Amino acid sequence: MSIQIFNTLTRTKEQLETIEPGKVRMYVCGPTVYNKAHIGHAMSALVFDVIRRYLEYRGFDVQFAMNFTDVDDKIIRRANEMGIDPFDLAEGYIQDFQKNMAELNIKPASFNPRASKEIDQIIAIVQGLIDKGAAYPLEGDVYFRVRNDPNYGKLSGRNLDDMRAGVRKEADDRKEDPMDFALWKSAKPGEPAWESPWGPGRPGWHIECSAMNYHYFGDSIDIHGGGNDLIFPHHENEIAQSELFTGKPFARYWVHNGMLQLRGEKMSKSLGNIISIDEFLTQHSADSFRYLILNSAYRNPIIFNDDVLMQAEKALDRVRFAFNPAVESAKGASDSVKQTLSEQINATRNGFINAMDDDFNSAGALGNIFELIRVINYSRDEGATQLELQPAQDLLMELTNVLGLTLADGSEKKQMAEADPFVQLLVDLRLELRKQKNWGLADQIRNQLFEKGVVLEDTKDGTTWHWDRRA
RNA sequence: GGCGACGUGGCCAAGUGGAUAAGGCAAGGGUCUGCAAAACCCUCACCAUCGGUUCGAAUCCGAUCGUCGCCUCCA
Repeated sequence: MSIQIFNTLTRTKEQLETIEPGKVRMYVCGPTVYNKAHIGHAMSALVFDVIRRYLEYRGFDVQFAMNFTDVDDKIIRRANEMGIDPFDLAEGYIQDFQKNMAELNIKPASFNPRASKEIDQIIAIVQGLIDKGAAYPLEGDVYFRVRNDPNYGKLSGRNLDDMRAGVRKEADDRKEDPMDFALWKSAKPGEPAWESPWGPGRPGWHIECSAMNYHYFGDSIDIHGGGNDLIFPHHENEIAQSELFTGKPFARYWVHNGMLQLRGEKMSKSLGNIISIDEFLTQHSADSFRYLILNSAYRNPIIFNDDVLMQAEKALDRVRFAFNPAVESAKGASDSVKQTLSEQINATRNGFINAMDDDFNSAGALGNIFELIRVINYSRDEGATQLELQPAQDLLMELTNVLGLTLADGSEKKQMAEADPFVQLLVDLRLELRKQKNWGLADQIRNQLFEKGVVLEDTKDGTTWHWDRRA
């Protein structure tokens, strides 16, 4: 039994063998904080949260780093437009982002390095690359010399000559090769800048990730993650910089999530089809988004629309229902039912692990969970006692926890809480009417509560009710 | 133009060579219920098309059609 993980570098599933047994060093590219985080960021964060949680479940000590790019052209431009300090702008969005992550039940990273705090490290690496002939200063900038790197293109499967066709002709002619990318950018007046051997400036985008990795993890890490839109050029460049600097392999496994599809296309600012995490959460639960991610393969694009979100909410209702206790009149299940239950517990535990071991096949894992749910509900109907149900529900709790589902009732319940005693009053009153077989009035109460978003369910042991916005 | 991914039932989506193609949502029938709701039981797929490899293919190969991503900042 071992974990298989798809490595973009080799385009195959490989057995996970970490540098240090039992320990995983994992780095995921975080956001550039110049705006509110959107649900595409959320997808990426959720994918790697699930991977991290599962690795921990399997006994690994996971050292998890996610950076913030807090020095960047876009941040500077936006701050100038707003007339505020770029670092204040960045700080605000970092706070926002971390609030969003908490709302989505994403575990905090072990480290959240920031580009602006790694300048010494960045300068040291840039200088090291210059010393090795891998980079060259040019009028206050420093560029990476792609032609010097025989391995350039190994992650994205491109070669420099193929790419040249796509390069814009009006590109900067000062560079030795159009594909050479900036490690250090000279500052214009009024821009944030740090002193460097090449004059005042700031780091390029790619170098910061190399520097932060080196700072926190040393020469090599186990897993490097990010969206598949980062494969080229960002991750390609990270590899080039880090490996030429250290002379060692940078990351063992490159893991990339697919893009969120909104109306059949990628969400992006130029298309104007952005949904922020804040906006999403005013309409839907965090669990529903997580379910969407879990119910598909992380490497594929995910379809996002109201339909699939509704389906997710309904599916989650089913999961929550399975935690309902045994009925009060339960007399104990038959031997065959008890056997079915105990067999399903084993089957689900094994099935879950087999699925997740296979490149984090969370959709397969969910399938196993729903089979357990079916058997739990069946056993309850067949008269299983709480004692008999408990082990199965414990496993259900354990596995949904690994996937990071909170199974909370949703925020509407909290908002409605103050109305709860009055609802209960009506429910109790209706129970009396039902005892008197006054069906007309009883139904009237049920229907009118339904219109107010309260769903009643009569059972042998009384009436239960819950808020349901969709009602 | 170059590189890559994908196309499984009404919808979402596992499965990537072998016996009946997971699971969820929706739908239809039934049990239960005063009636509902929920739950439970039952039903519902020749895996884009065509050709090839194989004893055997959704799964491998080729072609065609379609969708998407990257090649510029992007999770």
